[in-house]
Amino acid sequence: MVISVLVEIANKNVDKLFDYKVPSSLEDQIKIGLRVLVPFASRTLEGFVLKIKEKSEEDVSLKEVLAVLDQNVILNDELLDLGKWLAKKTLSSLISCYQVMLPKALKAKKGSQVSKKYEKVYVIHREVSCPLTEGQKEIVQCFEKKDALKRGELSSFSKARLDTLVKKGVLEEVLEEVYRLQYDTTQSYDLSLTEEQEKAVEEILQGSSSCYLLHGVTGSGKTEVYMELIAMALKAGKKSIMLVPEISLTPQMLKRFQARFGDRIAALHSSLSDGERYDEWRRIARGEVDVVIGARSAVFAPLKDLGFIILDEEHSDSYKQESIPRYDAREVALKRIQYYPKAKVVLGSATPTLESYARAKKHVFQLVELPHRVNGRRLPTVTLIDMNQEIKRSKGHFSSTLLEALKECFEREEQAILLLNRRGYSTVISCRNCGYVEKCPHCDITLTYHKSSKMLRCHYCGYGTPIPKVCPSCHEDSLQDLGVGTEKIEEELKTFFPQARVLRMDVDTMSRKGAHEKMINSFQKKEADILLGTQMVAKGLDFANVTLVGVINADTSLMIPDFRSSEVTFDLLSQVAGRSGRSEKEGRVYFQTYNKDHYAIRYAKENNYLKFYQEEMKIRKMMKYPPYYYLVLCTLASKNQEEALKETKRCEKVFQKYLDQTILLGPTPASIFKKQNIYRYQLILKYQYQDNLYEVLGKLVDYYASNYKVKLEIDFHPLHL
DNA sequence: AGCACGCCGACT
DNA sequence: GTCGGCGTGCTC
Repeated sequence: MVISVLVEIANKNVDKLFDYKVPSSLEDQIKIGLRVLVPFASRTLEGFVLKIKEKSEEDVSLKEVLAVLDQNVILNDELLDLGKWLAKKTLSSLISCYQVMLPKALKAKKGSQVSKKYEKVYVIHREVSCPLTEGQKEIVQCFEKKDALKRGELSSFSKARLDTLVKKGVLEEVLEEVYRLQYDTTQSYDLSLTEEQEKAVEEILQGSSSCYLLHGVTGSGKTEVYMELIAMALKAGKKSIMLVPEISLTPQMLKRFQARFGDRIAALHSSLSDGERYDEWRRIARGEVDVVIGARSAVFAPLKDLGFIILDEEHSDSYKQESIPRYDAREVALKRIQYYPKAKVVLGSATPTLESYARAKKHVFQLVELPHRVNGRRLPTVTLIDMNQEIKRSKGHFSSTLLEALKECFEREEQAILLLNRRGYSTVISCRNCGYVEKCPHCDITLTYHKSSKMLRCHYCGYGTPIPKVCPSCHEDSLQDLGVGTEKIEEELKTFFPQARVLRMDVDTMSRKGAHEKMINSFQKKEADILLGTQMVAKGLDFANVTLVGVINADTSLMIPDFRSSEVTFDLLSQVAGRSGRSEKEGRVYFQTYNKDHYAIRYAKENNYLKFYQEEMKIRKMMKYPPYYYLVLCTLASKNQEEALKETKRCEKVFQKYLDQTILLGPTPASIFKKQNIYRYQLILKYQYQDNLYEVLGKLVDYYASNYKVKLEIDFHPLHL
């Protein structure tokens, strides 16, 4: 027998099949999709069996397989195909695509071996009859109802007493594989759906499309819809995957699903140990699980008979993997369901990506709407506070209006959430007087401040201009870089409200494991009056007693030097506003802003997604950005700066010559120009149709795979340029 | 990727 | 005379 093996080295040069002879002693263990140990260039490597060449003429020069590492197939037919598709789509090595699908324990990568956990179990042999002492009969009685008992269930008996029975052959010691995680199955749940939710469920179940965009306002109860869909699929024997952003994968959310689906769920979250993750993966592969909940990589969960793949908060950038292979879980989901007849993808969000909404409008996806909050609750009223006016009389970062609202909130003994928008900081120069920010005339993105050269530069196209002495808009000498931390805001809060109990939630206070959950529980129990934090306070949290939400600086994210800055701002403000007034108490929301007329701010205030969509689409069309154009980001990296730039220019030449329908931007220094002494330059490709794109890029990737000086990385549909 | 092979400069 | 630098090429 001869087999073709894909070895563990994630390099394009060895990303091909190597043939090995199988010693006859191992022949009957070999299956496609499991791991073997093989000799490879004077060392030993792991690899996946991808082909069995039964009838192949035995080449004497072939080396022999050393060992078979698995009993069961790791990569089933569907995953084998999916990996090949993914490798083509992302121009990554095939092995990296298989590795990304698997838990660490199964990656076919050395030093990642996690073992199964075993527990000692005693099995009774009833057919053995021999005289027993009273004490021994006592033990045997425990086996009345079950043939096998775990050591833990026999803990009242000493090891010595059990040993005598084993010696007599009445009992047998067996090692049984156990899973490291146990699920609580005693929760109860409420089944009732609103009429609107019911209708959404029907539309998705009855619809003929394979992908649905569930557009539901914050608090419209999308999760109930998801659970009902999963339950309906289950009735038809179909299993489902529920994807959520890592940050939303809270114990509260898991409890809701456990209450509904009991221990037939598996949760793949980041705080699992390698062993726990391995156990969960095996439960799924063995068909012991009906519902998988997890972040991005759970889209590869080895469920068979898929019914639904649901992506909650589909606009979340956590669905795009930022390392190789740079896949988008939404695309993988759409690919996976093709393998299963009648399976469907559901994308849910209050603020869908323009890409998804545009596809819904073109009927590529079917649009399903949940326009109202459950139980007739109103969306909170949003007030814009014009900081251009307030700056003159406000102290620090708080307007008098927001301070007054906070005071009233505390008097009613209700709680407040304060958001400090930290996106788009540090490298942006803006006018403290009027909020003016300089933009690139060619790319419509914020210019980045370069300290060394005292220039403002566009990192898409390279356009540069010196920093103006005075603000070009209001002519005041008040241009400065932004920058304030949550500590500073907390300090200010203390001076205004010395009695208020503030919980500060940011990257610093979140570093310890479980800190996030602890803080949320504490706030839920009303142990604090204010939850102050960065983006993470905006997402998915549900506190009944929160009636006030304040955004300290609604517009810093407008200044992110990225064409999605308006979309990011609209999303963030819509999401954070949705945290207020989620129970019977009415909610109030305040946005402090220097740009009260900006459409992203205005439509977030009005909670008008459609208007925002229309306005933003006009700009995307005009500036030739997605969803009208596709983007590819090519980054060339080298220790040698000149070499990196030289190669980037060479790539540019190649693109100019062969990609005739593509717009080229750059070369420009990458957004992180120098990282760990590696210099990076980038080229941006914009195109609508380019039939030879993959061919040209593929050739370049292969070329640079064997160039040890310069590396080429390609990111299709990048989130950040 | 990582290891062997191979061809040029400073040491016991 | 040799040790070791790293560029090149191959791995079933």
